[in-house]
Amino acid sequence: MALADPTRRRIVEMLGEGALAAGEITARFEVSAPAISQHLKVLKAAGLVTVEVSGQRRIYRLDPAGLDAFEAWVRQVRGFWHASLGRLEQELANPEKDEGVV
Amino acid sequence: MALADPTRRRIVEMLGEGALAAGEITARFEVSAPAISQHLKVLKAAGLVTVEVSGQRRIYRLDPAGLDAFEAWVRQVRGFWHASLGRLEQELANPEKDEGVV
DNA sequence: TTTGCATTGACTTAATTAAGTGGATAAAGA
DNA sequence: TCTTTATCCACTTAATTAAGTCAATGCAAA
Repeated sequence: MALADPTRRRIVEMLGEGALAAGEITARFEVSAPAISQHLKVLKAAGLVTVEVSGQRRIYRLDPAGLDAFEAWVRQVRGFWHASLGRLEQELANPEKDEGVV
Repeated sequence: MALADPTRRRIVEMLGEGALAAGEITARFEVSAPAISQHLKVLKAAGLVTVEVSGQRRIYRLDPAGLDAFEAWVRQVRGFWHASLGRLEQELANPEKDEGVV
């Protein structure tokens, strides 16, 4: 699950504030550049983010469609209309049948 | 010309002592890893070195055939049997018709 | 129960590709 | 003769791919 990892959730939160280049995301963490690159790959494969190539840079943005799908999943699983990453944390700590979601 | 650059000539000299991984070559210079990678690419395209992939490493070695061709070129240009990199330096400082060689 | 083994996932290191910069050189026109 | 313009070429930064480590998890056999 793309959002099962706390680092990836933090990336999604960051992108919620606005688009960022891969290097800007890396700078906000203490792990290596390849580690972030790999997380971004997972998020992209899950349809949660998009990339725009801008010269040497790769600009990452949240993908509204992917977030919609994610929100729908949260509604289904929890019965809430407004998902918070805090509650999601609880959910993910006790995974039942989350297969194939986002 | 692959051997026109002093960095590349130093790489060839180093490999004369024995095979080295790309990273070991990089460590012996003060330029970035991509810069060395690019030099190695030129040397490989010129047939002067070979690469062996060994797990995560790329082992670079002199290619005897390429060196033979180079030696033949030096003989032709200078009329000497034993080329020295020092004399080559002189030659390359005043290039006349070195096209297509090595 | 427990032991052993295969799988998964986040991470690192090694190396490269891609894109852009800056300096030197050469050719061409005023 | 200048000057300008174009082209190389070595280099850097940005980002990635590939390969391997390590710890946690799951699970089947003893």
